[in-house]
Amino acid sequence: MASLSFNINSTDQFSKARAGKITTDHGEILTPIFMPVGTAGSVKGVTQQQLHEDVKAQIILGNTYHLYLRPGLETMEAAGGLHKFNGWNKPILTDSGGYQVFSLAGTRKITEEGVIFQSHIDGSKHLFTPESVMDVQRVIGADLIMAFDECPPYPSEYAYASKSMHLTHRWLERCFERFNSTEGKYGYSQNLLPIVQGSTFPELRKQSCDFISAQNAVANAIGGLSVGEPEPMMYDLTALCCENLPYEKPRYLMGVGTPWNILECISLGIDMFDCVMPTRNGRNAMLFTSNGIINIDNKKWEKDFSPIDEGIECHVSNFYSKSYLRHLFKSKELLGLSIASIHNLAFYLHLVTEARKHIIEGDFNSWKNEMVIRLKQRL
RNA sequence: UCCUCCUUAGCUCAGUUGGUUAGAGCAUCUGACUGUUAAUCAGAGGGUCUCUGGUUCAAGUCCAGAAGGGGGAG
Repeated sequence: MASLSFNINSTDQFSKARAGKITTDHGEILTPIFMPVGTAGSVKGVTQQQLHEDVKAQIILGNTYHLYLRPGLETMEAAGGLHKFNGWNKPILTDSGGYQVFSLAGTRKITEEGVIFQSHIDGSKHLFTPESVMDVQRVIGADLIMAFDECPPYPSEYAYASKSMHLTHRWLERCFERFNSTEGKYGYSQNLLPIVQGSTFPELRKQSCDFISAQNAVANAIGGLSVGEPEPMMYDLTALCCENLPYEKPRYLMGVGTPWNILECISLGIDMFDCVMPTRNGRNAMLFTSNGIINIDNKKWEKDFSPIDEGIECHVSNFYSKSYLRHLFKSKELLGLSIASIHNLAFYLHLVTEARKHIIEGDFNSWKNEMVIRLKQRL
């Protein structure tokens, strides 16, 4: 039982990109990494075997709020934690429910103590506090757990953003206090990651980075971005956060993003990403491929019998044709959702693996600049 | 042969006592989606109202006939 460690293997000389390795009790993670989102304990439409063999995922996410509501802590604890429950034996990260403070804005109330949520399932009221969220994440048993934060919307007024950031900071101290006074339930170590906030205001972001850095956590996260702000603004704020967070600790940019977002942010010094985009957009007919973006619903693919994407090593992407996948979507066949999700995730993992390779080989930046243009193309 | 009912978008159908630019669902096409309340949401295109005449200021709507179809009788 050892806490998370991080080694930087190589850095890019023309950008802030780095290639590293995170070690956890459930195995190693090569960075930069993309982490598929499995909110309710399942990466929607994808089996664990497919995650291993086709997607080549190294770590997946779960969500505290969703798992707390269903199946609930009793079942989770009886199962022996999320790894045992869903059969994923590699690292897991759970988000704290902080994002639900943002996305469920209509059905929650924020106080100093915490957040009162109304369940989106049955309307019942629940109180989440920094302490309770630590306890819940102890029961779920993820290797990496997130601090309970408030993710303010875009745009936010300076006054609100500042108040919200300070609240998140006070909550963070309470998170660490509870985390440090409790232990993992299942015999391996858990690691708490603090989250930088501060909305779109550089001075707040800087303050938040300083506060978060002082916690001396094993890894640090950046939250509150990719909530609707323009891309250049997101890049500027990410760059600023990277500069003000410890060099020798993994940096996790929460909720990002498009393939080009990920490449750009790797070049700014980000090591970890997660996003629902490959799965959600995949289910909605959008495919990310090595040559650009495909809307598989479009008629132009009706008789295109070429593979979905030959540019990546993924059985599903190489085996099924665009024409067939379009047919599945048009027919509302469940297999289509699954194929699109697996392909998109495999593509995202391929992308970060390539990025790592190019960082090590020393030509990351020029490769990245070419790829960003190519990946945005609409096919 | 006779009686009766029907014919409106690609499909299934609304359409008031005749009254602006004939609507819906599905389908088609096109977007959106960034720590999942999302197999979701939004928009667009698409009509010689079966045809021919008539009545009327005005007909998808009323009248006559024709064509095609459903049902019934002989």
